[in-house]
Amino acid sequence: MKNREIARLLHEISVLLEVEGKNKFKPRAFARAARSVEALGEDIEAVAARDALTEIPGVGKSIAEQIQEYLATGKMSTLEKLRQRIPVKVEELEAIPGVGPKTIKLLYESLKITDLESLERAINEGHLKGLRGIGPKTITQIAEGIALVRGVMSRTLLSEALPIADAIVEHLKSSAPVTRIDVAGSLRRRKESVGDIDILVLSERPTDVTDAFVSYPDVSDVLLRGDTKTSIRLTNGLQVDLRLLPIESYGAGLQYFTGSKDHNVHLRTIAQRAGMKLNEYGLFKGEELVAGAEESEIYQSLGLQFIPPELREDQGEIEAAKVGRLPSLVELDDIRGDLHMHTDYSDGVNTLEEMVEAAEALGHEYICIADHTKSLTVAKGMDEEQILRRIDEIDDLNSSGRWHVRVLKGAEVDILPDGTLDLEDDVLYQLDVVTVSVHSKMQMGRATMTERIIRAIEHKHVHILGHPTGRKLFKRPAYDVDIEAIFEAARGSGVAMELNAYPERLDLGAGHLRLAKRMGIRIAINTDAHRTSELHNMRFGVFQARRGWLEADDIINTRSLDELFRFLKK
DNA sequence: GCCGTTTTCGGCCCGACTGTTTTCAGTCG
Repeated sequence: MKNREIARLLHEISVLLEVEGKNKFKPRAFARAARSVEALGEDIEAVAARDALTEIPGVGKSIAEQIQEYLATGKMSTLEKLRQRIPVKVEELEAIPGVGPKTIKLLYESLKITDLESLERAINEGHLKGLRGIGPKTITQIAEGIALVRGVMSRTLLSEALPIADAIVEHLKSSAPVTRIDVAGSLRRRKESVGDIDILVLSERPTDVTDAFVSYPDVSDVLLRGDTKTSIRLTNGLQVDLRLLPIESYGAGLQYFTGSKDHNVHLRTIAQRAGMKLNEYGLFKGEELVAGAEESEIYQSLGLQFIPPELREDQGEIEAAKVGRLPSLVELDDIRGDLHMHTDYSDGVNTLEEMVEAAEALGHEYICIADHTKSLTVAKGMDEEQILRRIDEIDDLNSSGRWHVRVLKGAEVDILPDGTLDLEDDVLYQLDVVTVSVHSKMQMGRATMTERIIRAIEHKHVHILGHPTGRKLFKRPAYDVDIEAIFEAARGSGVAMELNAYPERLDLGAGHLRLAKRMGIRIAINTDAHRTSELHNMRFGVFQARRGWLEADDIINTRSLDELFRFLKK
């Protein structure tokens, strides 16, 4: 998907326009479009193909043309021209905390600074001294910021950030009087990765909370400290913001700091049109506070259904809330089983019995053991003989009466490069659940890869396509594949798409899930656990499902075992 | 450049914090 790179380029245009300083609002328009493309999820090439780019919020005729030009030629002429006029490495300089377009403009125009290197040189040679608006503190801040940028600051996986946030919340609760405390920001929206952590607190003794916050054991730096806002950096580089809120504004603050930015801007315009004003202190009619203490009151007072945080991306949720059409999102409690996990028969760590015991402790009604097949030698894939032996073991285990959880017989069958399956049909037919996945030759071209996967899912005994795009966050892009064509084929043959809950996969993404839902495709949320502890990752799958607007009905492992078997019979 | 229950022009979210300022600009979220 080219969404992220297009978002980056649009953002660069926005900054360069601001550096140029001609029109105040044009940069904002590009910035908005950039965020919107990034939040899109659906492959932007697919959107372009059906001529629907201007349906993306913030994308009009002109920006749509830029995107189309880029998809056709790999270039955006607006950006090329801007770069010629202002040859500044925006992305590098902007990453320095405290440096924005105005500073970039100043540095470029007065000192011809274009990148980290020339900036560092200028600092060392003392050239920044005496620049208007740049004092000694700013120079120090920039110097430290350069080191920080070089230290590869990036986003943190949700699965890493969530426990850190929980630990800080526990620390604050145990060391200061706290009436209410919430984690807000993209973490509350359950984005697959987050840039920082936002914690909101209501307390009768706010100074004590701030003291406790800055003395959290893992703090490396206190970035700023004020009466209502304090920021720290942890030793791992992650930034955490603490906001102290007054009781009458707590809900408004929670709403505001949960975001997303575009969701909030949209809400504010709705408030404006209704003759009101919305900010982090509340919803106001003139001086009068209409709503503020509870988040739900804000939405109610604007004539909207309550919008779950996972949907707050300004991707149609506000329009849906206006007419009472928000989905009733799936919850972790709706999940009755897990259809994809490994044991020590292939590359898992734990034994069959250990996995069953752990699944039973989680309250699952059924699980499916889906070890790899023989061509995946690095994962000790099983051949037909081993699978048959495994089938007998599971039959024995189910009839032993030792467990309540029903164990289904399955395999994660490799899709070979030509689209055939890595297991003989007569063995395949003895399995309850057949998941097929690509694990090799991931670089093949779009058309070939699409055909390969379609051929596999059209096999009449296949039930689920595992990790459909193959992406790994921060590590590996998705296979180049026509996902819509695959969904089409899946609908035709009654195959479900997996939502792989592994925190660095979360494959499918939110946009693809929405597309699948619109097309009537069923989803299986599976952990792909390789050890007992990973069975807990189901929650990350559910978070992602919610971001994809999924309801319990869209998901096959929310069903009773009988209903599940009906689906599996096709 | 985008957008529309104020619709094809004329607006465009809003406040905290910091540093460098004698009253405010820039950044951030």
